[in-house]
Amino acid sequence: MTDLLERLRERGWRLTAQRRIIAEVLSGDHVHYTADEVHAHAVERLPEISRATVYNTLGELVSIGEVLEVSTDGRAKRYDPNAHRPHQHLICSRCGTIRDVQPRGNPLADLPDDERFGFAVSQVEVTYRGLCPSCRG
Amino acid sequence: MTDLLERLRERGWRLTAQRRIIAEVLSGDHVHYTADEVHAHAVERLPEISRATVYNTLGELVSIGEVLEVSTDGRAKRYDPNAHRPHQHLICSRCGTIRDVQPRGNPLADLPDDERFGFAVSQVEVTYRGLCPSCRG
DNA sequence: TATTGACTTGGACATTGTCCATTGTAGGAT
DNA sequence: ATCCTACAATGGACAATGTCCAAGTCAATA
Ligand SMILES: [Mn+2]
Ligand SMILES: [Mn+2]
Ligand SMILES: [Zn+2]
Ligand SMILES: [Zn+2]
Repeated sequence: MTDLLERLRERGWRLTAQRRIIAEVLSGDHVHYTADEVHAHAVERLPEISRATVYNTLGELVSIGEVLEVSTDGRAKRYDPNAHRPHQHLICSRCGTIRDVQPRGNPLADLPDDERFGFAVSQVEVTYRGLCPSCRG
Repeated sequence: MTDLLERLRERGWRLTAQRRIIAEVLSGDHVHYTADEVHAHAVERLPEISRATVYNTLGELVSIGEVLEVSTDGRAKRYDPNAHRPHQHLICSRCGTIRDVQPRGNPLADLPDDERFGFAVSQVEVTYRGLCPSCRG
């Protein structure tokens, strides 16, 4: 995304070849790569890019809110470029495919006060699971 | 819990000292230990119990549905003995405390058909996050 | 109390992620 | 156009979590 690179420049980031490639790998809809998947794709266009740079850059993108970190399965974390439109995830239990989805209503509102244990609840993540069209055969 | 051990015996499990201790560590409400935390508690009562046995036993308990595996943060998985009453989780963003909670309604029903992408959706996990009473000071 | 197949053990190995000393370079200054 | 330098990239050691296996041990049955 050129707009992502533009926002990074405005934040004072140096636009290195590595950062351009990582931004490019992260563009598109329903993209939820692990760090090593991002690295594998990046290496195709910039063979000498290191794992450390991919981890560093993803961590920085997460910390400024341009990318979301998604922990779906206790395995590797996944990185989600769709950080500006709140959404939830639908995951195939068999092949692992992940889709962005938009449930109706506000999930936060479904937790009654007497179930909040005095917490100041500010955020909610919803993960739907099931079989995708190709996996139910 | 004695009833857990009873159910395991009915399934033909050998009731070893290791399994008794692990079942004991996993008893109580709002218990969500990592495998290594289970091991640390178990070692207090049975110093020679091995990590491998704890991992094996937890994995078996999960596969028969007596314990739930919860991936809260992309770090270590947590093991939840409250497997017979469906519930969701409320987690403190600061100290990590986890409480079992019961949202109202059926979260599955909030995903419209046109947001299901042809999936056969069968399960939903909801994680609420916020600050617990001691952490908002 | 002897038998035996299920269980446990320790340690090697795998995956995912972090850290750091060194080397390289983007972008402003001249 | 070239130089400077603070910021970024690199490779490899290390850490945390989890898996696997060959060998030894023991719970339950008879
Ligand atoms: Mn997403
Ligand atoms: Mn729970
Ligand atoms: Zn699938
Ligand atoms: Zn707290």
